[in-house]
Amino acid sequence: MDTNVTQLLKTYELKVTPQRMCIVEELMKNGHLSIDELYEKIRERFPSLSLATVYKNIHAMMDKNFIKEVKIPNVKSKFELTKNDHAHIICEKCGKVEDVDVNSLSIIKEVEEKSSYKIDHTDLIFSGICPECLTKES
Amino acid sequence: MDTNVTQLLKTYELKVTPQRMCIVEELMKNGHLSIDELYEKIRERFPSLSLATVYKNIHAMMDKNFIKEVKIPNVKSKFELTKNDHAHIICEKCGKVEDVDVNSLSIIKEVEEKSSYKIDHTDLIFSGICPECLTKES
DNA sequence: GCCTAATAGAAAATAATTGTCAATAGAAAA
DNA sequence: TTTTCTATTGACAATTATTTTCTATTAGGC
Ligand SMILES: [Mn+2]
Ligand SMILES: [Mn+2]
Ligand SMILES: [Zn+2]
Ligand SMILES: [Zn+2]
Repeated sequence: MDTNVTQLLKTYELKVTPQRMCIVEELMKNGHLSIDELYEKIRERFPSLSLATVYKNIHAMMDKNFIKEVKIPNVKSKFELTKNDHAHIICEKCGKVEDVDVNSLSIIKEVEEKSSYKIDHTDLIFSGICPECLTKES
Repeated sequence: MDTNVTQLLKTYELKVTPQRMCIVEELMKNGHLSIDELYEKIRERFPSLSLATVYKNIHAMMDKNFIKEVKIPNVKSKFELTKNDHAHIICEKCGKVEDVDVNSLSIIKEVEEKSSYKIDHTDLIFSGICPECLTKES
């Protein structure tokens, strides 16, 4: 999995550094992380890492389309490794963020018809209560 | 329309000040504005207004659910007067932001089934090219 | 009109992000 | 391997964005 990360970075034309490998590994492990969460996670394993380096790498990786920003109501943006188009669900209780595959073809079509725009991208965020939090309350 | 704004603010339990009326009028006129756009617009009519006042009012109005933040990929958040649930379309060429009414019942249902979450809110952003920009290029 | 709590504005404080620069470390070439 | 060259790192400064503090003013109720 070490070589895995190395190869991944190379595929996206990103020089392989220990700092970057660390970032990728944390994103693989945790899915969606804010800058601060990412910074804290990495410092546990890599205490010398500087926050500026995190910012710089986040930008480099976004430029190469290797990672994506997810903007969520009320909280700081999260970042994730780029993968197949998908929507996000946020639990308003515990803050958990999850992926969900939805078929967005029909809603895109509806939007295109109503607006006359040519749509090429969607950002769909659903907020609610996750199954765990649902059972806990009630 | 002056009394209109006054009444609106009172409805949302917000003390009526000239600064607030100005904010509301600009939002009514322009639809979706970032903090900076709002600040600039208002200064034309109300040069003494301070940026901190804009921030404070934006927060007060969000707390009362009178306005809403719209988070859009790549650009600073916009704010709008709260209205019926609706989605947003962004033109990637000219940056225009428009409302669009979509029927989200079926996609919400799909998400709930796939995730077991209880969804109570959606933020749907569609990005593409607006009809005006479409004709200009090609 | 008078009273009181809320709000405005100026400025300082804090938080978030970006830029600078010398030292270092990838990675490609020799 | 060793050399070379450029990109990256980390410390720190500089910006930019947002929030707080404080005092004077004002809206809205009595
Ligand atoms: Mn995701
Ligand atoms: Mn809108
Ligand atoms: Zn939860
Ligand atoms: Zn356009």
